[in-house]
Amino acid sequence: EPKQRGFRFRYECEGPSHGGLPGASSEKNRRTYPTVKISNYVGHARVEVQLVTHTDPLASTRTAWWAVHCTENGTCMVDVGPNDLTASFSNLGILHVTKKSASHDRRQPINTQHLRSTESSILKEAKELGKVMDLNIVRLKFTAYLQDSNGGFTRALKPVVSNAIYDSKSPNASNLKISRMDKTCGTVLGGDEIFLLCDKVQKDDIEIRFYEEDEGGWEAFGDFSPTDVHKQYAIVFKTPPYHSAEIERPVTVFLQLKRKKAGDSSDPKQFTLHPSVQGKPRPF
Amino acid sequence: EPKQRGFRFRYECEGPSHGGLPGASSEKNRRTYPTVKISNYVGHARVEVQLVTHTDPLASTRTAWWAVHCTENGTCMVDVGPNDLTASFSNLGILHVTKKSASHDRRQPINTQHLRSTESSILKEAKELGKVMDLNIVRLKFTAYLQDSNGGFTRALKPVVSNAIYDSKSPNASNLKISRMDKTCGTVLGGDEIFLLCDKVQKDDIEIRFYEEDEGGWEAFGDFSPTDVHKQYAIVFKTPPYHSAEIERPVTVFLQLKRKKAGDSSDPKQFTLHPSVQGKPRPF
DNA sequence: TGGGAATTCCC
DNA sequence: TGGGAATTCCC
Repeated sequence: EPKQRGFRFRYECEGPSHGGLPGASSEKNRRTYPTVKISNYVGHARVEVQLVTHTDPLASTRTAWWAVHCTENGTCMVDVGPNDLTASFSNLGILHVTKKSASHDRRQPINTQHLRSTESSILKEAKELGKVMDLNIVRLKFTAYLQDSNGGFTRALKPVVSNAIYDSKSPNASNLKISRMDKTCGTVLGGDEIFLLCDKVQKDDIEIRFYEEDEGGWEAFGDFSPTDVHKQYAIVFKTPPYHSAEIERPVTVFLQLKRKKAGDSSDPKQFTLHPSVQGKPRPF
Repeated sequence: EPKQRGFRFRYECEGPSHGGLPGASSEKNRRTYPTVKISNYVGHARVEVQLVTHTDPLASTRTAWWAVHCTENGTCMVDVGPNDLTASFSNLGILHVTKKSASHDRRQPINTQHLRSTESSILKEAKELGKVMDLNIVRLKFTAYLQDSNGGFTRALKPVVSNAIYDSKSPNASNLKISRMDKTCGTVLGGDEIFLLCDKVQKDDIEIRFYEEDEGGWEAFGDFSPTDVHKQYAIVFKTPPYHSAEIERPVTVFLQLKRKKAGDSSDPKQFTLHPSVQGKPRPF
């Protein structure tokens, strides 16, 4: 299986060689790659990989929004066998075809006279397709061909489809990250205003989660509205109150950015809560 | 003359009717428009307007990066006279042609077979042209034609070229704006760290200017490096010291964003400097 | 109109 | 590779 998040689709203009799609269990020091194995068979076989849409895996890549870049000449297959029937794809890239050229691809025999007149309708069509399809999610489709008696790889097995792969550059699947905060402490009562700088977020699909790992898993959320999200890159919010106002010593908790829909989150930052002293509620 | 800044070029996909290019002296309540007057002549005349490049005004719009949108049918001329020879253009729009279609335009008789093979070279060419030309600055070129004895407007006068017009959506000409700061006061000694949220800036061409309008024009600049500019939309900086550390009462000064190159600046925000109390340097 | 964000590109 | 920003589009 391929890793679902953290891999970035590329545009043609960005050139090749940005590293291959890692496997689901890939680590920094020990990389793995998407792999399939043919079971219950001994002999030579050929495994081919194609990109398919997220929602309609069986429909194959009718519209070629993306292109898999395996080898120099574009062939995306691996021969395996006769004993080890495991095919590992170590150099899979996913190419982002721009919306404009994508619509061109779909109508090969188009002549220049018509280019201008049909341009707007083509673009419209591309837009609608884009809405339905979500260009930022794909799956891999592996098809294995067994060797026939003539030595040709003609006996196709039933294809298998991978889990979904999200473009890490897509606004709803990019890595969440807190870069900087103007304060890293506040009072146990909450209500402290914090300026937080972060990587790109979507103002309607983001929350700031405060939590404690031990003690039964307290969590609470920073208080802000979508208008407090500044240009996708900063959030001004108020801290939530801690579960108990009666603490004697400062308590350290964590906060992280979290997507409401996908549920993924950023690395946490520490935040220190100070006891509230009567009559002197902000004692830094 | 047209207004140099604050007008936004439009893409075709954005549709027409986004308001006409204002004149240099245009105000909110009393709009003016680019206007030319033919001197020392009485009679009918026709004035035509064209877009030309910033750097090479005489070369006309060879490459049609922009298109002036005057009337429904695209004609950009006004007839004047016989007494008032002032031509005012109240509905001039500037259309941003995308780089891709711009390069297509330049080679009308291209056939589809060649599309793919020439695509990359065309794009490369467009890129180079873009670098040289700066697509975000244009001028207007007015040409007046006097009526000849047959009633035709054939007698062209020497064209006049307007001052440069900057696309307000271009990163180096957009409106500067301070949205929010986490503090609006600090000490007279400076060194207070401020988080400032702003509209898009370029990290190498921005400074934060503190100033006082009276008292001989004190000014000083916020202390930060390009890496303190977060994703073009936030700046973390330290306040500069005031010209005098000996103040008895709080002093209110102003700060504004300012482009180093173009020199334009944002609306100012107030900032209050508090006296420094010995042994207690941050007395809020 | 301008605010806002997605898409695409550059190094 | 990912960081960063320009360009383009949407409402």
